[in-house]
Amino acid sequence: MRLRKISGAVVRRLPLYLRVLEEASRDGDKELMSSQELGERAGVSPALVRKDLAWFGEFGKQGVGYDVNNLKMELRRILHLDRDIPIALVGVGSLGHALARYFRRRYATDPGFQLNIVALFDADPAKQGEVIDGLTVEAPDKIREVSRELSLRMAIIAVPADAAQDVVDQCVDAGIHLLLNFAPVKLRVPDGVHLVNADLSLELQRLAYYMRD
Amino acid sequence: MRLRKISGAVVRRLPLYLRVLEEASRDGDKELMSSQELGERAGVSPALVRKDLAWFGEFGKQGVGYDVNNLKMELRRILHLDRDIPIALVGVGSLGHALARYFRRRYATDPGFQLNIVALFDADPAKQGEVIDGLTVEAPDKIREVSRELSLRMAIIAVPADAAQDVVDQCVDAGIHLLLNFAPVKLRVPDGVHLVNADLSLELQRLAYYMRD
DNA sequence: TAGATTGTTAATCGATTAACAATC
DNA sequence: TAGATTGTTAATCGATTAACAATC
Repeated sequence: MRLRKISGAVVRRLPLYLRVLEEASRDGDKELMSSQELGERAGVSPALVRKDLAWFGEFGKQGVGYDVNNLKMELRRILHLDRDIPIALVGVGSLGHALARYFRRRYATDPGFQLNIVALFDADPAKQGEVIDGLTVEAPDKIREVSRELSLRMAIIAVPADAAQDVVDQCVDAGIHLLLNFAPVKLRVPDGVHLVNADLSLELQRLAYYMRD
Repeated sequence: MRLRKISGAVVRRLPLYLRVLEEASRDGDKELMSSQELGERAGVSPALVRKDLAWFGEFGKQGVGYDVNNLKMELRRILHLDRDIPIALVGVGSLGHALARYFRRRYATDPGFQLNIVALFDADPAKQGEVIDGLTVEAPDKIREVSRELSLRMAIIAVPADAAQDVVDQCVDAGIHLLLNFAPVKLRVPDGVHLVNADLSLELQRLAYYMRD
């Protein structure tokens, strides 16, 4: 099922669909949903919803639609969200600290939330040993060791720009191949490592283009 | 110059080019840069660099390349980054608080950084009156008034999901038409209002798709 | 001048939409 | 059965790349 490679555009929409289904499921809206409605709620055309899902199997019933609960489970499986995902967070400055608190709170309170930050790292010796929300901040040279212990494969990078490439290299070295980067810098990663940039300044700058005078 | 409408894909790359030029300019690398090098540093093909820039004018010299300083200024102008942009931040929870500190520090220390958070809002009465980095947290019903005083046109939304739509409506009502949203929810905005989503959970979920077993 | 690189047009590639037979 | 909606193919649309004349 992972034979043909799926385009990034398709993958980007899957979590959107999943969210719509989670909401419908939680609110008990209905047990069935058409591509029409799923599309409306996700901000995507019905045809595209059907085409996206068809890459992974035949989940719907003609004349009926999709079973909300079933499709939710399928999407969770496809996205590997059918079990918890342990995550490392590197860089516990104000942004990293806030991200740690935000995601850990969400994990603790939202039963359908599988993203679990389980390790914190920071190069600042003054921060090492500090306990944040039950987690002790470690030195970055412990990444490899901790990564092995906890089977880490995903990390959030929230360090300053000039430290980011080193941290990424260490993560990759430790077998972590899924990276969400907040540092405002272009990072190089080897094949097989997936890097997503969450560069907030860049987003604001592109918004500025549309400014009315 | 803003007659033909430029695609979002093009606009998204402009801040990337700008960053490369700022770095080259700061490091004094060189005064001229070819589309080849600019592309390499930005992670884009040379042909695309030239095509993107050509939408806005003829900035290069055949056989020579682009003048780093000149192109930097042009891009700043195009992106409306040739002057400071005052920004409101709504929602001073842990994430909003961190964002405020991060951007305000960056504005204060980085001379080429034009994004200036100048107003904070939060619905929690316990937070109102609190001073963060020199800014007093106000009630959201002050958005319109403060917006007029400070000529705000851009806002960062860092409130809980269930409050986000209301806040956005208030912002739009106050003439703010550029929005960066962190709440994990699909928001509706009228025509002419530009909304960029920075949904961090969604990004992590899509990364999870690529997880190796 | 000779070499290099732009700006631009044509070709290619990929993603989205439209349409409809299959079928629940 | 009749009505509805899927899964899929063909048509369209848009974005990227290749190529090259213009020219610094």
